[in-house]
Amino acid sequence: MSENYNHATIENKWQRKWEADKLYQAKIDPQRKKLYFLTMLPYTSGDLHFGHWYPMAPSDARARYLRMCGYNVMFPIGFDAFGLPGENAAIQRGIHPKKWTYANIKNMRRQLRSMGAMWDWSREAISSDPEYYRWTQWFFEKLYEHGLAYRKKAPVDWCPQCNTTLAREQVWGEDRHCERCKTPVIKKDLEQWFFRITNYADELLDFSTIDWPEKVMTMQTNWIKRSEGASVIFKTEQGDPMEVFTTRPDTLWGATFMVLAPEHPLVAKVTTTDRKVEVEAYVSEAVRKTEIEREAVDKEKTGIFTGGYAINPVNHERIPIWIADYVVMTYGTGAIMGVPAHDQRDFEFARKYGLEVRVVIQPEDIPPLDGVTMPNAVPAYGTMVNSGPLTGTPGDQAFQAAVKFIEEKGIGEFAVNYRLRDWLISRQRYWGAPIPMINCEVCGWKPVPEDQLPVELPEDVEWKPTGESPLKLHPTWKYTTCPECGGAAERETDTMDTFMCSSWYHLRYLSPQYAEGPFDPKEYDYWMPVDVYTGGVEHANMHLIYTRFFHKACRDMGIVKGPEPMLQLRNQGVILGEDGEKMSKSRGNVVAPDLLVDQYGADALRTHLMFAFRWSDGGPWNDENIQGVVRWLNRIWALFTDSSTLLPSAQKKASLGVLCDLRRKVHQTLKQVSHDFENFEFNTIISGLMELLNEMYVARESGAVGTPEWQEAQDIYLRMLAPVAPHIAEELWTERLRKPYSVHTQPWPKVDKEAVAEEQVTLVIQVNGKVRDRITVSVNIREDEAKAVALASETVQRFIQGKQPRNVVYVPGRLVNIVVE
RNA sequence: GCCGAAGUGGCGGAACAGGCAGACGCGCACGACUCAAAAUCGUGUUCCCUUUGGGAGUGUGGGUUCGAUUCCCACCUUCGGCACCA
Repeated sequence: MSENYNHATIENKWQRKWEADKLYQAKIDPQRKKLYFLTMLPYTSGDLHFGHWYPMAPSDARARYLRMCGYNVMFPIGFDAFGLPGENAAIQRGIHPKKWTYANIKNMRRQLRSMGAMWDWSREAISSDPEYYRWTQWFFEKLYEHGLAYRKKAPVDWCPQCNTTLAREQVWGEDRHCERCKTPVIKKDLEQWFFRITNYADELLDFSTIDWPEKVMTMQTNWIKRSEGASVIFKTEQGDPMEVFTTRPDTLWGATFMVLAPEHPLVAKVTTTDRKVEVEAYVSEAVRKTEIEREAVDKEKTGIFTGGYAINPVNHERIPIWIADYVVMTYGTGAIMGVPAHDQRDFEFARKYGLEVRVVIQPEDIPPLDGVTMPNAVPAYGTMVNSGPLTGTPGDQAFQAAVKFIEEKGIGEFAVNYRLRDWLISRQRYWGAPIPMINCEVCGWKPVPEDQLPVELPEDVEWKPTGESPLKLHPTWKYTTCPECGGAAERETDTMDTFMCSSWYHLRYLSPQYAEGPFDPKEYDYWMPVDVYTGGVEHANMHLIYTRFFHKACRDMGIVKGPEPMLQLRNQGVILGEDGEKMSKSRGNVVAPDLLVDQYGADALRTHLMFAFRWSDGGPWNDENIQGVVRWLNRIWALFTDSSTLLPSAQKKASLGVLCDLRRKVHQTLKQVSHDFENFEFNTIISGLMELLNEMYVARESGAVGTPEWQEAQDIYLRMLAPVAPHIAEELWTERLRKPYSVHTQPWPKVDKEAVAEEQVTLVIQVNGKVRDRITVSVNIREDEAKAVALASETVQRFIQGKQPRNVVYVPGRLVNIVVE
């Protein structure tokens, strides 16, 4: 008789033993091939739910699989602990952010450990520890020394709810809301610290050395958005240069007006006295609009004439300068040339305000264009017309010819423009790594000397958000002396964007206790780069772009090596609440991990997460479906612990055929499971193991127990089970089958190709493509034999009705298709 | 508007590379065990036609092919990203 499977006892027991035996500690071993398997580190919000297991449990299974395949696998874990969400949660509860964060870490550690993953906890790193952010600050200073960090006054995005500036990447959606709190952002003119990520725009577009999902590469490419064109200098009538960027230099002769963004510095200067009042009214209205009525998506173009004129440098024509809010200051130069005949936005604007529409491009395949009557702009390339010396240039040469022309005349040049902006990292909040800079009235901004790092975050601070940096309000903290002249000076009171901390955490995992640098070079040389990286796709344009930039910048500074930090990336989907919505406390659809672990056990939850969804898709949580894997694990337990399965069956002797079928199924499953692990197809790993178990039950009934084939089946089954359900596999392996501890250090079994091969196959017999019969034949059947067998089938004869087959298609091992009529 | 991904039973999802659609599981129905229930085990479960046996069927409409969930074209829907980007 079999006893019951008690997940609580077993899981607890093995987790302790593995921990005590340091089974998962990763050590440098030059003899073995290393594999750095990284999962995006969890954020220490208090909002823990079961969705957090979803990226991790299948990743752990795959890391375990690779370890059994012979790799020396490092699978580290840590916590992203600084930042707005933690601070906001702390404020809500009236608890100090530090206290709140570290209490969360303690709880999360316990919860994560209950998963039974092979994390090497000795490598744990926490980004809010002074020993960690000491190096975050050190990296900032390196970037500063190399001119990659700079301070600039600029209009920046400000979240009025979070009371801080945000990076462009953290502003989402049509209404431009804060990525965290969803509040629409406003613009503020502030002096802030930036990283020169735009220096790396071109290199960030190169994905040739990494295996990343198409989706992420597309998102990053679109985010960076490189466009080729020309920079052309127009001049105002007063002689001020007015640079524009255009992707269509071939349409320069069609420019009939200029448009400046309302915030453009030349607006005041070009505006004539009689237009001043109206223009100022328009500008302040535009500013008001961008700040308050963000959601009013009024695509109707508005604008106003400044009274000023510019000179088109290609034909010296005098054209009016307008301002309009469809031109934005944050892209290009904030000024454009209006070519209404060939740009739809300019067209709409020109028609609305009665500006000339002049055709300068005539595509070959359409009737001659007429600026007065055309209903829309025609943006296609075509022969240049009305374009002075370039008239007649064919469409495929127009771009180059126009660039050559402006370069020769010295009025412009070929130019590349990017949508990517420099990374704004200043945050006017408390819970972050202080920016290690000192401002001296005499010497200017100076980095804190390296031996004084870290610049520690004081704990006695009024950390409630006021819009001012909390560190500024501290009575003494900011006062210091200048590292250069020794005179009185003040510290930077802003803290760093937490994405700075997470840009290099994979390096701290290498040697979290190392004090001579951010990481131990010995560890770096062995483990880096990260071989496999798993996590959510929502970071495509934030963390994943920052960390690539960070790596490339550090490479240029001689700190790290190689072109990329993470070679292979795979994204999981999202686990939703039972209502199909994103899990959140406010919706009340959060599934708590602790309760589930108590009820079902870690093995059941791990396997359920692998089985119930396509990993890359995710989906809504469902309390009922989990019964499937619970029953499966119970059936495994029953089969492996039932004493009658341990002894050769007295009554029945299995036939050779049964044993051969069993071996075949075992090795076919092994082949499939290995393939699926390689490809992150976790759901079919579980279904394959379920099928094999069903097959083993059948074999047991047929008397297979006790045979070498049965023992092999049991052995391979537990090895395959080990990565997905590590506890039950260990218990059955070590305690029941009495095999050498631990199943997790066993090698992955080898597929016996001969055992996999079928001797007989079922040929599908089709008539005109429809299945009419199935016939079991030997694998080695010849084509003419197979066709003869098919034609001999009674069912087939009935459908053919005596007609001569026009064609007989034979696909070896699969089917015969008889085509009649 | 632009770019990308995806549409398969009541549900989650299988189908390697154009060859048996619906593996595996949930749910449901019936049966066994039980005084009974739960658990467990067994059988069935795409839809339609009264059945033996047929017919239809992978978002919709076309196409290529002996054969299409799979390839091509057009369209619809859903989701994600970007968006007055010059």
